[in-house]
Order: sequence, then C-alpha cells, then structure tokens
Amino acid sequence: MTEQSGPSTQQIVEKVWLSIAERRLRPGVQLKEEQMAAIFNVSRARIRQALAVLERDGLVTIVPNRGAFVSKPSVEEARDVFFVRRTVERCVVDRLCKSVSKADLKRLRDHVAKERVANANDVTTDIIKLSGGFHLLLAETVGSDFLFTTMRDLISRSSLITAVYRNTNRFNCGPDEHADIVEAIAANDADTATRLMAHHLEHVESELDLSEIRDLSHDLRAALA
Amino acid sequence: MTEQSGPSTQQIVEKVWLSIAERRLRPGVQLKEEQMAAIFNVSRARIRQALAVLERDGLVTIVPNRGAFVSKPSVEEARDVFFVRRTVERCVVDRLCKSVSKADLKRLRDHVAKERVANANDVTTDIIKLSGGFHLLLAETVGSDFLFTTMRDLISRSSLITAVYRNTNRFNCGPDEHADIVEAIAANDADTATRLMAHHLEHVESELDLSEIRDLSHDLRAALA
DNA sequence: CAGTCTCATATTGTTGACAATTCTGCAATC
DNA sequence: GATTGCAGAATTGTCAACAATATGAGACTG
Repeated sequence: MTEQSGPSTQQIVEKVWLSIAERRLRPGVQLKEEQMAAIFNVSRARIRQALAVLERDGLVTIVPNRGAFVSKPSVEEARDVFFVRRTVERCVVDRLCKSVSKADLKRLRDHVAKERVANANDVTTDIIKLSGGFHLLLAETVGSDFLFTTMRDLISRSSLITAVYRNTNRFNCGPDEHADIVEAIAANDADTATRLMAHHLEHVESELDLSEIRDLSHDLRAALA
Repeated sequence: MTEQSGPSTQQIVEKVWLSIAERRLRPGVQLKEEQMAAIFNVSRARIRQALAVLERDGLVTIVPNRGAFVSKPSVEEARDVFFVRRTVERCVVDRLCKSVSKADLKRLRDHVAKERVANANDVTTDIIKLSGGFHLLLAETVGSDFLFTTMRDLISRSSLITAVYRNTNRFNCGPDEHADIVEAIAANDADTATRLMAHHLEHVESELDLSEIRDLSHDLRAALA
C-alpha cells in the first residue's frame, strides 16, 4: 500500500523496454520526464537515470535541451546490428561447444522448455522476454562479462528493430531452432552449432521488412528538416 | 577568466580516463564526488554523470552507498577483453579489406604518421591517446556504429588493463605494426591483414604480466576485508 | 587483552526549487 | 495570405540543501 520509494531504476528501464518491444511505445514518441515521474511515482532524477540507461542500450535517443525520444533505427543500423550479431554469436556458440558443463546444458534446456510453454499459451510478454533471454543466456554461460554486456546491447537493439520492422505476424526466435542449437552444443559439434546459429539469425532477419522503401518518407522529412 | 560553467561531462571523463591510463590514478582509489567537484569546479551532479559514464566504460566501479573506485580488472577479465578484441578486430580488418576508400586510407596513414611523431618525441600523453585511437579509427572506418561503440568500450578497458599489468617500460601498439596492417588493408589482402592484427594483439597481450601470481595478494586482501 | 557496541563523521543518494532553453500560438507586417 | 517577430508556456538542465547510509574511533564489557 504505502509504496515508499517507487520502482527502482532497473524496473523502470525494464517496463519501458517491454513497452517498446511490444510496440506500445512507437519510435519517435517523446518520453517526457515529468510525465514519466508521475506515472511511476518517482522523482525526475530517477527517470533521468533510467533514460540514460535506455540511451546506452540504444532504445531511446536523447537530444540536448529537447528530451528523450524512442529511437528510430534506420535500415542501415538494423542490418548493422544483425551483422555484428552474426559475428559475435557465432563466436559465443563456438566457445560454448568447447566448454559447456552439464549444469549449463540443464539451464539451457530449461530455458527452451519455458519458451515452449510461453509459445503454446501465446503469452506475448513472456515470448518476447524469453526469446531474447535465450541468446543472453548463451552469452552468460560462456562466462565472459564483456561478451554478455555486448550481447545485452545487441538484444536490446534487436528488440527495437523487430518491433519496428517486423513483417510477419509470428514472433521471431521460435523455440525449435533454439533447441537444435542447444543439442548441437551438447554434442560439442561446433561446426553444426555455428551453422545453425548463423541460419537462425538469417531466419530472424528475413522476417523483417528491411527494404529501403520504408525509409523514403523518413528520409524526406529528415532532408527537409 | 570567468569560467562560468566549468568543463563538460565529456571533458571530465577524458581527464579521468587519461589519468588512469597514465597510471596517475591507481586501481582501488576512491573517486570522491565532493573532492572531484572541487577539483573540476563543477557541481556534484555533473561529477555523478561523469562517473556513470566511466562505470559504463568499465574504468570505475560504483558500489552503492559506498562510492566510485578505479576498477581493478582481474587477470580473468584482462584475458577476456583481449579474447573479444581478437574476435572483433579480426572482423573489423576483414570488413575493411573489402570496402576501403582512398580517403579512408589517407586518414589511416595520417594517423600512423602522427603516432610516429609522438613516439619519436616521446610524448607519453599523445602516445597513449593515439595508440588506442588507431584501433578506434579502424572501427570507425568500417562505418558500423555498433562496432565503433564496442571497440570504444574495449579500448577503454584495454587502457586500464595495460596501466595495471604492463610489464615492460615501452608502450604497446608501436606504430610499425599499425603501419603494416594499414598496408595490408590497402592491398585488400584480408588474409594477411587479419593475421597481422591477430599477431599485433598477441604481441600487446604478451607485454602484460598476466601470470596468476599477482592476484594472490589482491585475493588475500579481498578475503580478509 | 580481545571483542563488541555505540556514536560521531564523512560520503553518497534524493528531493525540490530555480535557471536556461526550446517550442507554440498569436499578432503585426509586408 | 504568408511570414516574421514576440511573448507565454512547457520542458530540460543545474544546483544546493537535506536525508540515508556506511565507516572508523573510542569506550565498555567479558
């Protein structure tokens, strides 16, 4: 009842992140500090911190003296993120094949199982969280802090990109492809695992509409501004 | 004379970064907000922002209710950073070989020339800035925002690691190896370029004392604390 | 003498108010 | 009628004071 000190910075970040990933917050929308402070029932300072984190994650763009806006990733940026993901995640999977413990495998399989449940019950929120979480869990399992942080950034940006450019109705990252990757890792088959990962990422990217056409109106406005 | 609003956040970040890279600020030292506010003649709020950025770059560690301290990267973290660098920078160089313009090459060669000057005149500050800057320039030339940001983080951490674990008196990243890499890129020889880059990074890492022994005292103190 | 508890001090975290900047609507002018 | 200039409103940026928390010294006790 007496929520003395509202949600933490991290909680605010996650709520905003989810709102963006669920397309409830559209790119270009301004996130006014006072307004958000009222919504979350916290001071503006904490909102500012949350916005700074969201900017670091690439989800919002902060313009000095103007405010924070939900980012509009360009097609180029979208391709860029997926290019880096192909490189990094291939490296992640390769390293995992060489040093994966039974406990690690159990965690991975449990995660995929959760994904299956979420997909079966069609719980959008869970599907979004878990499909990104799988790739994050892979990076975490490697044990490299830096790789984990990098993947965190990539996944955040991917979520935004997916929200903006998703073409099909289905959500990306079906659990089946994830399961196959896990089993390839379990078999220490680096070759198959990296191939499956590359294929999986191509599949996800192919479900996006990254034709340059969509950007024309945007570019027009940018050119005239 | 009337410095109305002191240095910007970014300027403060750079000064602290350089102080750490030059070993004038040792790992473990606490960066007290009020003290820094007095030094830079700005308010604590701006110092807090700068510290947040430095934490994101991995140079300082913020402990809630305790304060900000210059990070002490562990041997494991150091190896981790160089592992990721090997992967990422190989990718950078490979991509550059496929799409490098004459203007790009000129920028790269100019940069190497500056490095030579700094080395010849033994200007430590410039040597540190430029040697990291070369790798950053490579990433920037690729044209991938994400890759650039990632390299920025990696270089920041590498600077700290070098400051902590450097064994030799010489500074790393001699301009000669950089020049060789540039020429391989100019020749569009991806094979040689990636090989040279890998060799260069191994060389830099080999000049560090990453034997596990050094950590014993550290662990001891940590254990007793 | 060792250990523990308490209190003073120093440092961070937060809040609210104020200053600077930008946007918007309206009116005056060409 | 369109454009420019201006004033008011709204929003962000900054600051200084206050509250919460951790540290360390010193006294007290077993």
